[in-house]
Amino acid sequence: MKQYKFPHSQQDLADVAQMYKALSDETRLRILGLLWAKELCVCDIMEALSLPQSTASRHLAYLKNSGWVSGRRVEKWMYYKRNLPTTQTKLFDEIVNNLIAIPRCKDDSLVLEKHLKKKNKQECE
Amino acid sequence: MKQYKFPHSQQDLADVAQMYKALSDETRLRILGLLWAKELCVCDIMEALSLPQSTASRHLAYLKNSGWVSGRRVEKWMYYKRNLPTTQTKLFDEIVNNLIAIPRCKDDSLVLEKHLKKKNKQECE
DNA sequence: TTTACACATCCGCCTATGCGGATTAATATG
DNA sequence: CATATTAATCCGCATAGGCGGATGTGTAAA
Repeated sequence: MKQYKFPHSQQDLADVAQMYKALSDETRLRILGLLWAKELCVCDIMEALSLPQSTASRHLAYLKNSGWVSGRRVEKWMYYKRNLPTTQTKLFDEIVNNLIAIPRCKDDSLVLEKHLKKKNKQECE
Repeated sequence: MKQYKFPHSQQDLADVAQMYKALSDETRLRILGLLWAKELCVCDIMEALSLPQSTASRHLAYLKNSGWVSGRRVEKWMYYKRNLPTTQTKLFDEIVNNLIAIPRCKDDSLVLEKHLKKKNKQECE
């Protein structure tokens, strides 16, 4: 996949096309919707969206290469979070506002919260 | 290609993904950039962007099916123009503002203007 | 009705990319 | 070092979609 420079500098046409391509897949949109609220590890995303591990991982790699998110390792876990653009901020705000208003994404967030609560409870036991 | 409902009503996730997919190709972005300023026929777009006829026509069909543009026949010519969204207008404004600020698209507009002037002159002779 | 023009569509070809199971790699833990 | 956990990558497969020349279609003029 061709690398794309996330808007930290002036974009050319290929960068813009690549940015939209990252948004052209339903699963990636759902992942972005979740990551916009908080940093998550791969297994949380798998659970919340009922995705096979390889699918979750693949799309996260795509989003990372597209500049949308970045990941950091914490012991065994990879935590991903959204990147903040330094230019075209209004465009990105609009894209994200539109995204998180989609019913499917709202549902996903609810499932995620339920999952996170259950996980915490288990860890307490 | 799967049809997409342009934002005249509430969108679901598949519609949004499809909308971004239409924006994920450089040639389509360039065509959209030209059509945002004025209604054009296929041959103008071919000339301005130096595209083979089948390529121009194919991308215009894609944009039409995606709801971004609409076309009308005037005698032998097909004129295409942008569609106006009735919802998510801020998002669309930002997308287009970002698009027409891209250097490549500005260049395209200049080439188009030159072409249109020459065409008029020829028609006068 | 023939011809010319503008455009849409078809065609074969090729690359990108989606999928999810299987494998590999990295990191604890015993 | 063996094992478990977590995630990345590999694999074969299938579909989407890009390209541009060739062909078909609609319209107008001769």
